[in-house]
Amino acid sequence: MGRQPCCEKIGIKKGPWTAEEDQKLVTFLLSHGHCCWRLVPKLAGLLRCGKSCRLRWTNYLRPDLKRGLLSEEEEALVIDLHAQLGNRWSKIAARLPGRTDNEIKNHWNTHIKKKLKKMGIDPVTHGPLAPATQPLALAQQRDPPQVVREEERCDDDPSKQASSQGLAAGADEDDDVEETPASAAQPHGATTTSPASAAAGSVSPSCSSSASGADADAAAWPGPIDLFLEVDGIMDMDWAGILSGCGDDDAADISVDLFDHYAGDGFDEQVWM
DNA sequence: AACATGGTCAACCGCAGTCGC
DNA sequence: TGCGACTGCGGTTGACCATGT
Repeated sequence: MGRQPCCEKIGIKKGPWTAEEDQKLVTFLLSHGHCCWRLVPKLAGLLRCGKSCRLRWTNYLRPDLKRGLLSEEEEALVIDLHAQLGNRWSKIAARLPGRTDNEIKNHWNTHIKKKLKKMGIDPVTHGPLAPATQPLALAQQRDPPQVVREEERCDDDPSKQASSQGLAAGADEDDDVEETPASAAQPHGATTTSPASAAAGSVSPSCSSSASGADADAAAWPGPIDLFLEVDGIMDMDWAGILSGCGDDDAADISVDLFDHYAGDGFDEQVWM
């Protein structure tokens, strides 16, 4: 069935977001939450498609995001989780509070892959590289590859185990799984030096109905953001009221200074702008 | 100083999954 | 039950920046 485009392409702006757009979006989402992303740009007065707004929010504007490079611990956790989950970046991100799937994916492709190759580890299989390309000394130094772990974890849906990318598959129970020791050992917000993390460092105010992994993680992960946001309130706002007045251009009436929310709670407007 | 090359990361695209009618 | 709408995810692209020549 031919799908309709996610938004009318005409008049939709693409490319980098401006500070003004960011502020409009954050202001809107913090004061009204999102009921359906398609309406968000309209109500927020943005010439973007809902998808773009969602991406911008989840990858960049969410108050709980950490900024900056992944710490050693986070990196190690990513490698470990990748060995278990493969390229399921959203699942991996769910175990790394304050990190987005996009961020982790980028970091994997640009840093970790290289690092692993240098160490003689195949970033795809997490086993030793093929002899032709493997630096012998490094390979000998290396602990046994995490393939063992993958085998241990092959107790779930076998259909998942043959990932099209030949990745370590078979660990798809993660949605319900208890906090792993690895993630439990990860002190949220404790590993970054980013100034933003001081202000962020916790629960996402986003709580889409389907509770993304990150959100689910956040839900079980109370943090200081509770102090500056009534987290649930964000998404529990009176959408009916908003929508009833949703005569297209009502967004202009939204005039909440989002930074007022954060005054005194360590939130630094400069970090955002 | 100017240009070329490589690295990084934000953003886009298209598919898959889920939900409601 | 099937169809359409919507969201979320992963792969990919392209602009920008840093470094090397």
